[in-house]
Amino acid sequence: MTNSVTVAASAAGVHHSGVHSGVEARVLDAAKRCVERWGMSKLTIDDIANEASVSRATLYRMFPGGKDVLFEALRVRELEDFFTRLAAHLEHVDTLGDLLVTTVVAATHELRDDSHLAVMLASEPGETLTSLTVDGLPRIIRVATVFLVPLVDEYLPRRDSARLVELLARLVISYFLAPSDHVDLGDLDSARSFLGTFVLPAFEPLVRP
Amino acid sequence: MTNSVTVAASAAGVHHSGVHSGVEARVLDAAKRCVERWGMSKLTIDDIANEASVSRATLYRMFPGGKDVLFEALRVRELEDFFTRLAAHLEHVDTLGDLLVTTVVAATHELRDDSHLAVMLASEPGETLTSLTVDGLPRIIRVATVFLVPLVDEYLPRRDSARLVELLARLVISYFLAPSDHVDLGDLDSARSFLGTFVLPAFEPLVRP
DNA sequence: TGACGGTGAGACGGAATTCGTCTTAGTGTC
DNA sequence: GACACTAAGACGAATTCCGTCTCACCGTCA
Repeated sequence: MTNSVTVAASAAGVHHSGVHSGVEARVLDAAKRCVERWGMSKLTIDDIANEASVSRATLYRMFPGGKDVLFEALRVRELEDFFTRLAAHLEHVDTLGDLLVTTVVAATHELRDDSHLAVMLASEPGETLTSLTVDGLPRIIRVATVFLVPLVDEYLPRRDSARLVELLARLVISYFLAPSDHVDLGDLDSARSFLGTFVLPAFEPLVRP
Repeated sequence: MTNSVTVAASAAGVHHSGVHSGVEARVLDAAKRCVERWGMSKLTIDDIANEASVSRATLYRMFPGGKDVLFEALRVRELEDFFTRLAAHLEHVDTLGDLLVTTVVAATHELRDDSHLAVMLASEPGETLTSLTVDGLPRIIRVATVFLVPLVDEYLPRRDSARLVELLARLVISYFLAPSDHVDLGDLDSARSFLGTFVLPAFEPLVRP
């Protein structure tokens, strides 16, 4: 396992030619269980291969680079799952304000209900926080942008949509990691009040007619 | 870590000359936490040393033989703690029947409330069961005998006390590991009925006047 | 003070594990 | 039969772990 500051490389190109018949998903699930059970430091490639009932060769063929790119792929998958679930909450909103509030509240609940994240924060705080802040935040914002900007585009010009989504992502993560005495972004009313005061006023004027 | 069928050696002589100032206890506690967190297979001597904030040298000086004798000492300590706590429940009994019932019920509760044991049974079933049955049972019975026979001696001749204590130990462990539909040795009435039917009759005739 | 026991830090060589690659053989599909 | 995919495991290199040893440090007690 490299100590490099993060691979960050394109584990986006993980999708293969063939019918990657769920083997990849099985490996990623196995990796998730393994890292929960043993933690990053104690985790070997063989552990994951055994847990997934897959040969080590297969694993290297699927994720050339070993643990680094495997967990990069896992993070990508988790992130996309996260926003897929999140987007499901955003079907029937019809104002910019509702969109913001629903997004923030649902995302906060997603985070709080994520038991894998909880285990990771407890057992590997350093690595996990890194992947939520300094190292991982850019990607989080990127994925959030891909998923959410189209929805915000209903109301705002593209440039402003991206700025807004980024702001929301940063706020949700910050208030999740360090809850405030004054705001609870998991609470509908509190979130509405907060966003109505500090966020909406800056963007409402830009809303398209 | 040896794969030998068990050291079983005298980790009884672990007590040292000096003031073993609680360092030993700190190491054992650390080992306990470590094996819960990472499991036996992933556990290194350095993990324990770090967790205990003790140098590896100290650890080897204290437990020459490494993990094997360290965990042997841990098992001994846990066992003695177990029976010390158990004996506290047996202060005010005044009949053989009460002694048996109280012992069995209290021991069963001790086992059920032992979260360390629960974690071990879940994460390392093989090793843990071994230490409760084939390999470890003789020692358990030995320690049980040391602690409990003096109490039973109030009522029975020494030879019979030892036989009774051994029987109780086997019963408690068996019913703990594989609960019965008919008997719950953690329940006062159930235990009283069970012991009164199957155990007491064999020993009551031997009670000293 | 100086001897002494207990400790932390870490160097050391050897053993064991893990890594990443590669080869081989097996399986199912077209 | 060609093809894609995989399990199994051999292999040497890299890394980790082990167990022992030395040395410096710090309290205690004579």
